[in-house]
Amino acid sequence: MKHPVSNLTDHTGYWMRMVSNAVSQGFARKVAAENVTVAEWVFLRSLHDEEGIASGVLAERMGMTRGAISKLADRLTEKGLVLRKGIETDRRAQLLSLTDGGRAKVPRLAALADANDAEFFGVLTEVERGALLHLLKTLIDRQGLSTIPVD
Amino acid sequence: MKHPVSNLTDHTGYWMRMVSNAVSQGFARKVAAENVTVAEWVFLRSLHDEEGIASGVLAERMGMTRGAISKLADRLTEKGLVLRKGIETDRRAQLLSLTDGGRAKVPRLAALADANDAEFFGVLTEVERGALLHLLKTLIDRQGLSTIPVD
DNA sequence: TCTATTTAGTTTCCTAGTCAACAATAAATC
DNA sequence: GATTTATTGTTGACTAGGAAACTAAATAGA
Repeated sequence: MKHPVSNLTDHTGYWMRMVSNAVSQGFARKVAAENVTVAEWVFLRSLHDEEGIASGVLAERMGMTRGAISKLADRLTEKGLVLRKGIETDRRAQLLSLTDGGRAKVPRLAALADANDAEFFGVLTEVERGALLHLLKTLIDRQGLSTIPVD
Repeated sequence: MKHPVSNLTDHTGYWMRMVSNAVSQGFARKVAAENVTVAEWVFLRSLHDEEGIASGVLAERMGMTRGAISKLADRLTEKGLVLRKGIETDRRAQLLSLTDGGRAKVPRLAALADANDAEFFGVLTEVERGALLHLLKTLIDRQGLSTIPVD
């Protein structure tokens, strides 16, 4: 044989991406009905746990650039879901927090996330699902991954 | 309890996406060194197997719009990797195929894909890797997924 | 046949990111 | 204390994709 060129389907990453994209696109479609993107959902959910995050910190956690977070914050402010608050001790910095509307939106979005996950992984048995989760966490641990997936 | 809002980490899709994004971004970084994107890789690899694909067919398989494929073909033609050929029986249609340069590039890209997969999933044992693959294919089967993942 | 509909691919406008330059401010160094 | 350096967030230019309008050509229907 001259050139043993591997197939797309030879890679585990191919199958992983096929599944992952389907889950993610399904969720994106659901939250779009609430006029929110997946990145916006992660942003809002993060602020729900921890009011007053600096935008740089959020950028770090979400694996996005500060520029992207800046624009994301613009859009969410525009939609009335997020507020930027100045801080006395550093006039460059700002802390991001939810408006009442933003806070009210989070449980509805969380319910969509629950439904999407149940719908998608519900075709597995409890044992299969546990095994999958264990394998994923093993990979994450051994590869030292940590950034919150956003897209 | 008032509002039982699930955490981001409560969903299997969250962990799946974390892993999948890492694999995909690693591969994107590798092929960028060959001046190619992941979508371009899938495009080239598809043409390598089957010369003369209609762009609409490719759009279908890759789960992209015809518009996106049109632009992708533009870029690859610009780079001298792909050719559009007219066809006698239908003057609207065109068949896409690789140039010699495009054909020569595929094995190098395939090697990068092999390396990326090995690097990423190499931290699993053969048994673990087999189990993961089986679970992914089970999901794909039960959910009826088929489009080639591109991003 | 000739008109209406469908189909193949392109183009335009829009979105959501990156990257790199930037302004304002804070911190470090001399 | 003045100056250099680092840090925070924003901006502008660019990229890759989707949605829908569009063009040209083929097919179906009367």
